[in-house]
Amino acid sequence: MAEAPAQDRGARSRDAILDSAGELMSRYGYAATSISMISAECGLPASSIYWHFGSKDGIYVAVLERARTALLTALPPAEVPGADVAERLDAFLAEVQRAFHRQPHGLKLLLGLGMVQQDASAAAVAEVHHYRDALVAWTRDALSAVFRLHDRPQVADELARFTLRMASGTVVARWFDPSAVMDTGALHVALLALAAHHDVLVHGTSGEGSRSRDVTDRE
Amino acid sequence: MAEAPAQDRGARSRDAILDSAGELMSRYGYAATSISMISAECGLPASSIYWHFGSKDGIYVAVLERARTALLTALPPAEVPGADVAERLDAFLAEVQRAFHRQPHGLKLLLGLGMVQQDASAAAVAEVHHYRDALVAWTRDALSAVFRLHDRPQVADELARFTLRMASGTVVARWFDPSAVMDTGALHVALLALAAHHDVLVHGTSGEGSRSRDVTDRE
DNA sequence: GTCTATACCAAGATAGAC
DNA sequence: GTCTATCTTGGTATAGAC
Repeated sequence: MAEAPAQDRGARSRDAILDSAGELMSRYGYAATSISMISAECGLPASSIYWHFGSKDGIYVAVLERARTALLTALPPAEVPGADVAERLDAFLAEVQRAFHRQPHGLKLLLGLGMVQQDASAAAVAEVHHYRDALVAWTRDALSAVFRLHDRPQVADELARFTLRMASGTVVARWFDPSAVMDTGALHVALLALAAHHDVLVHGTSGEGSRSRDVTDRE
Repeated sequence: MAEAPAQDRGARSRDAILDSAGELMSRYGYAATSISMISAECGLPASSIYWHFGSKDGIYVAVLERARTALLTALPPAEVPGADVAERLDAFLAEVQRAFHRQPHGLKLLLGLGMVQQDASAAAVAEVHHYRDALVAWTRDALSAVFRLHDRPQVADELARFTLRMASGTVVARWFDPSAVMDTGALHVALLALAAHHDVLVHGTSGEGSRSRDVTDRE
């Protein structure tokens, strides 16, 4: 077809705009990112940006949507391999850490833009919640598989909430100290203890302390 | 004296401006809060705001500074009462929760504005870090007292980091779901387990977690 | 210290040629 | 789909009377 290249160019421009916008918005936040900054970053004029997305809010929604699908396709398995709890928990935490490490803006976007909800459009608010809900669901399902919690949904919920708050807190810590990383070692210990506290069977390793099962303690 | 009332009026205006600015900035973020919004909220004209603070950045620094001193004077005791670890930990967590509950904007400010560091002035960045450092120090000292960690500073650091990330994560959770609160129960279990994991003596009490405390692992 | 009025500029957004 | 040029609004910030 003769029009394929044209469509291609448009699609690539669209991606370039989203790349620039995502980078800038995750860095400076939505309000502090201007169309001209995006234009300067990606090389296309402001009017092209408006042609693709219609409004600043439209860019915001598209950026979030792309970040969400990228994150979720990077987190395929809700079922976690491993014979016992400790092994599955390690696999889960490794997955979390890898996703965390490979999605530098995704989470900052969710956090930084989530704050702005109050003045954002309905579509933007919906997309933020969609993103958040997907993360919650994945975490709950994965932890449910790790600890075999199919009959204890409220426990799975608590563990997921705990894990996500830890992850959010780490994102926050990273903008004070960019070298901060997820402390999966501490999270491992904490999740085992929480599970044991709710009388979840954590067979195999000795009790919930499980010092034998160290992940990658950095020091 | 005849000038006292004038000084008073100025001081009260200054406070009113800071109240409005703090409220708006913790809600919408620094960039999305305009001088006219602050002016409308507190009733004083924009020029008065500039007379008091010189620039938008000046307001930002003053707001942060006031939030920091307010929070820190609300957290007086670095030493925590209690005969055993579980009791002191409960006292500590109660203190954290009370501070969390009574400082609705303080932490949101620190988080929301912390993100904006990249484009903020040097004074603003310094104030944000000052605030953050004060929080870290208080938490570390308090936990050090709870667990008697004077000779294990790196363990105190890890516990403090864990606690603060949990608190930050809860602040984030609150702007998705305003009814979210600090889960001090889970934090209690997790901190005890982390301390035990580092071979910190957590003698005998069964805390609130009945069965969470029976592992006095030896190395 | 507080007000009215205003300078100045960058923001978001659009028009219309190509 | 992309460009140049432009409109409008609202932003930060200041001048100067009171």
